[in-house]
Amino acid sequence: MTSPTPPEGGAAERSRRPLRRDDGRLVRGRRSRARIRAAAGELFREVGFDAATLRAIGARAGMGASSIYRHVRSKEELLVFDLRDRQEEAWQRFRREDDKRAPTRERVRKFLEAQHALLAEDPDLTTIALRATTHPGARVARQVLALHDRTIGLLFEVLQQGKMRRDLDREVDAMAAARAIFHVTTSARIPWANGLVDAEGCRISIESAVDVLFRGLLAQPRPTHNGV
Amino acid sequence: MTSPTPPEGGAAERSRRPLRRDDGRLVRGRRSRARIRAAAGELFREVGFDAATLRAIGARAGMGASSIYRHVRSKEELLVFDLRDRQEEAWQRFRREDDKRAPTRERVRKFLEAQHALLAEDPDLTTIALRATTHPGARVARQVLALHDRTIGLLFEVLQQGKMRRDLDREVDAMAAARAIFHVTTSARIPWANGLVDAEGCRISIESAVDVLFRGLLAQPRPTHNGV
DNA sequence: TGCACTATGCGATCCTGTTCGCATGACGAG
DNA sequence: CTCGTCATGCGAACAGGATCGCATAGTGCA
Repeated sequence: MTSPTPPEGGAAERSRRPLRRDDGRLVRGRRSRARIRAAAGELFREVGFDAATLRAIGARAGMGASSIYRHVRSKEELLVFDLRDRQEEAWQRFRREDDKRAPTRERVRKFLEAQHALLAEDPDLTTIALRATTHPGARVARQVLALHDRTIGLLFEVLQQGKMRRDLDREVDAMAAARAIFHVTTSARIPWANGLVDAEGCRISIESAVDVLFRGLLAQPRPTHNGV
Repeated sequence: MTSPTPPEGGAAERSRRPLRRDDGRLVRGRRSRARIRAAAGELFREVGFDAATLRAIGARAGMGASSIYRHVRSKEELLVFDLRDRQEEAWQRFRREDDKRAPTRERVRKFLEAQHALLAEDPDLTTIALRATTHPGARVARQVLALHDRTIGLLFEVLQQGKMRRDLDREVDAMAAARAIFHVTTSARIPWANGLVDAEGCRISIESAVDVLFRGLLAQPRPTHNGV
């Protein structure tokens, strides 16, 4: 049922191109995988990530807890799947609605809004994704970092186009700027995930930080550029 | 032996001012606490945070694993103690060596260097501190976030002084800028902690991001400030 | 039909952070 | 001396993520 194009990163499934023809078992496996992901998603939303026991997820998916590991390498991966899907969706929506001729600041704002809408739905997405990056060597960490890279890449693209169009200062390091913007959004979400500020406060915090950044990015007549 | 001024946040110790005079037991308790922290520190450095079992820490400290919880509220707290101590030290060193008349960019650079030297010693410090913030509601999370706030406050102070002295543009939002700088440093350390870049690469990444930021902070003759 | 192969599932088990109830022993009050 | 109080310590137990060895059952091949 899922779109056939992406390899759909199941654990065993991705390991090797199927040497034998599509097995009846493989069909069952795909169905199980879908049930697991559905059950996990429901439970995560109902009781939160930490309170959702693997045994409970398994029960809802109609199987034992240990069987889940036939399809998933860790509990966190279950949420990262979700995150990846939503992220993909947010990117595509941005690309659809993006007006390449709009001012760069405006394009970035739109992108961050999409990003914010994505993550503000569920603090767990932020929390667990971040937590995943604190387990170096784990597969999940790499998956999340890959998402980071793609986000930075997208921002870089926007900034680079801004430079081409003389919308941004030509002296500016677009990659550093893209990273800075991304880092700000990531880290600014931490207080929100901890309930210290609400979603709107978080958004504003990000916006004002990006404002500060853009003060230095926008092309303007300036005498020199790197004065101490 | 530790300086008497800070309340030395042991779990039970801090809970209430001792109603009865200093007990022999309290002395024993303090000694145990010291042994635990020492043992934990050693083991963390030897095998890393995750591989250091509480049972192993307890054994090295000469007590059972469960007894540790008389002095500490969670394993993570053991490392946050460390972090807090080192952080305090780094702040003090910065304050000692800081020349308030130096250019603001330079002062910030010095501060970030101290900060980097502090954290580059041990990836676990970054990793676990970050992980702690992904457990909302946990005591450790609040402790780490308090450290964040103090760091941001210090940066704010430096930037504010820069504004006063006309070193920085008066229109700039110093708090937003301080937050932005801090967020960049925090988040930029994630790829390093995951082994994707080395310590030097991480430092450079931070520096260039801050460079971009300062392009907009430095006071310069500019026509308007909030052009689209 | 029999055999090798392998994806899926299961229950038992492991590991480790954390909690619980109880024991010990130092202290002050009566 | 005795009793209540309380900080400390202990071992058992719990919880939940992860691993292991075994069973089941499709599939292709001879």
